[in-house]
Amino acid sequence: MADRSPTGRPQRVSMADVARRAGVSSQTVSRVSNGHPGVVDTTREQVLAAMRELGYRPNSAARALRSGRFRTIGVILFSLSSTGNVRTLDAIATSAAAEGYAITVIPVEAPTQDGVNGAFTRMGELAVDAVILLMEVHLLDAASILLPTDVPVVVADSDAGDRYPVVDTDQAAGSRTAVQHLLGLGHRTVVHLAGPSESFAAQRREDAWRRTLREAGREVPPVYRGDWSAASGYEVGQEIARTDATAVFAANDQMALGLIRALAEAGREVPQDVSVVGFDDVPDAVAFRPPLTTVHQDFAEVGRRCVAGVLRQMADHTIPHGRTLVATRLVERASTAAP
Amino acid sequence: MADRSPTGRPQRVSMADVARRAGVSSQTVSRVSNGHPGVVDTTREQVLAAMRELGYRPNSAARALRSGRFRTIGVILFSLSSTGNVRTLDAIATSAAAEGYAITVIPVEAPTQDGVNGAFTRMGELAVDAVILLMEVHLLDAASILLPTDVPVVVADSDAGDRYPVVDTDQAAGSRTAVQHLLGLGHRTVVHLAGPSESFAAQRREDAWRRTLREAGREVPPVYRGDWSAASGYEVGQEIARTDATAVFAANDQMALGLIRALAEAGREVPQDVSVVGFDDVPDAVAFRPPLTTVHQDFAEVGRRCVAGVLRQMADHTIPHGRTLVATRLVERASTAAP
DNA sequence: ACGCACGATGTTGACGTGAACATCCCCGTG
DNA sequence: CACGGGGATGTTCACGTCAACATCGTGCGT
Repeated sequence: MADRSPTGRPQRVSMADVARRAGVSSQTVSRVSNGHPGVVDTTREQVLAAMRELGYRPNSAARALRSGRFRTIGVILFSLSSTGNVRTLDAIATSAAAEGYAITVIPVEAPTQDGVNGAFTRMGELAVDAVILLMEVHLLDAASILLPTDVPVVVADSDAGDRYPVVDTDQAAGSRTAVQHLLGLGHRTVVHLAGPSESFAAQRREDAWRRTLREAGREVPPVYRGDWSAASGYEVGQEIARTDATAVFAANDQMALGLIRALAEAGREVPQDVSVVGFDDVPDAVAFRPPLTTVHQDFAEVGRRCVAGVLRQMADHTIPHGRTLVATRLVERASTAAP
Repeated sequence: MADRSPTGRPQRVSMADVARRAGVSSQTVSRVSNGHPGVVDTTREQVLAAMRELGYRPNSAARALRSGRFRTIGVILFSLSSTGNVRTLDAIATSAAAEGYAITVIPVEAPTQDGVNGAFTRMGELAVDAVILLMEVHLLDAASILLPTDVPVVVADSDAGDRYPVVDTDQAAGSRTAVQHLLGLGHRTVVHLAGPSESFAAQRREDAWRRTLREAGREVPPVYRGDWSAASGYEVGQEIARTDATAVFAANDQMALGLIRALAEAGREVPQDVSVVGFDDVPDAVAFRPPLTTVHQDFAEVGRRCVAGVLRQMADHTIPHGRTLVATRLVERASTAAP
């Protein structure tokens, strides 16, 4: 049985308590607490000792009230079930922690107008100094009227027009590399297994695929479309397996996983009969059967730049515009070969 | 170009501003803001109008300072790269949002003592009313001295002794079901591809596997061990492929993925030659080749109970002890068959 | 030896909110 | 018609911190 304060509500130790114990004024405690200079070593020691004895922890509410800063960044996102979002979030949290900022996560349950509005309303009441948005453009558009106007914003993985700065993976360059890799192996053309049409990332990948084929003077086959999930990749893959496609560029690794299974079940082996390239480079991609050739996204860099973006806005009180693109690179494994 | 306040630092609207505009006292604004009764409709309307015109948003720092509550729950976890953690976090965030609580994520960079201490120190200064821990037991043990004593804590997915209440998936029952399923199909015994030995979940799954075999009077083969990753599953799977094992229980789905590839490459097809059961039921499991039979974890329920647990502690000022187990269920797909 | 300057510490007040208490006014009742 | 009661609204104050200013004392220069 734990021996904790049995009274239930423990009243917190304040600066005044520490000051009394140490025999100094609370201002001196404040100075010690914030590492200000101008406190004699012996005094500082007394104060630190009193803090330790009393278990003093600064009250962040009072601090925030006084300073107007919470040292917290809010992240609004649709769901934590998408790999990309999670990895970006992870990177954001790590970068923010390095800067002494905490991350508050606001999940938007449903990708509906109401859901987004709800999240923004909650965010408005929230204790955050800045907001990072991980979501699709059209919902942002409709909801942006509710974005608090006095809070820096950075948008990741979407298109904010010129309203907010955007940090994004270079979807176009990544897709181009993937398609060119397949063409370079000798494939006549490349089929695309696209993501959902509401997704901005999916659109950009699809556009780049089409443009690359056109520029190479190749035939542009009809688009197949999934919803990012491996299950949808499998389903759509069954259709693709019935065509004479020899190379497929899947808009993400999960769909590539489902696609490969569909192809295998139809007797078309990867990469002997069909080459497949994915996008994301999820950690498991190396363990797929066969190990997946895919476009690696640098989520850590995206996260770093998002955090740097809002911090800069906080420091400058300016609103930078424009798009920051983070480079990708093709990771060649065993799912591609000459036709 | 956005037309936002060009002065840089925008001074926020306070209750006093709204009160002046509406021609009432700030206390009346407070009452309207908090939905208190005893405000006449016409007055309420005036206040709401003034709030709208001025774009008033309550200052959460002042609110928190006054009320002593942040309406925020902190979640400490090692990394967002583990599927289980992320899904639990997602569930926690959703449940918390439903209760009007926000989630602050504190990632612990390295699973070292310093890393953990850093997180706790930061957490101590953080604006949270409660803490949910998603981490392994031994690190918690070493670090717990730094846990603020006046904050409710719930531990998920670990073992807190009797110090804190624990919410966990019923690892033992899930593993037992998996092993029994394989034995029921006629396999003589079951090989276990365990998780890392530091992991509490991995230990429990391994223990249950061993106990189930013993109880059934079967031979207990040596344990193979991975680190949760698909890559490690592949590596260890190559060893397993050289044995005469006919049934493998993998401690998670990702390792099962790697294992299946290793078996296939060694010419041993799943499920014809070897049956494989996973643990987690990740969304992709249905798209594995073959679709994976696995133990489904109810992360949503774990998240709900974690949140309910800390909220109850906040309400009661009591520290409940003991372990809450969340049931699992076996999802039979195509990776298991009679030997 | 005197005074001044500067370094160490103390005092005061304000940040925005909301509980507790005070006041005011209207209406009903004796 | 006076008075009491109760509902609506206003006033005061404290929450914990920290910046700005005030004060105190010591040491150094002349």
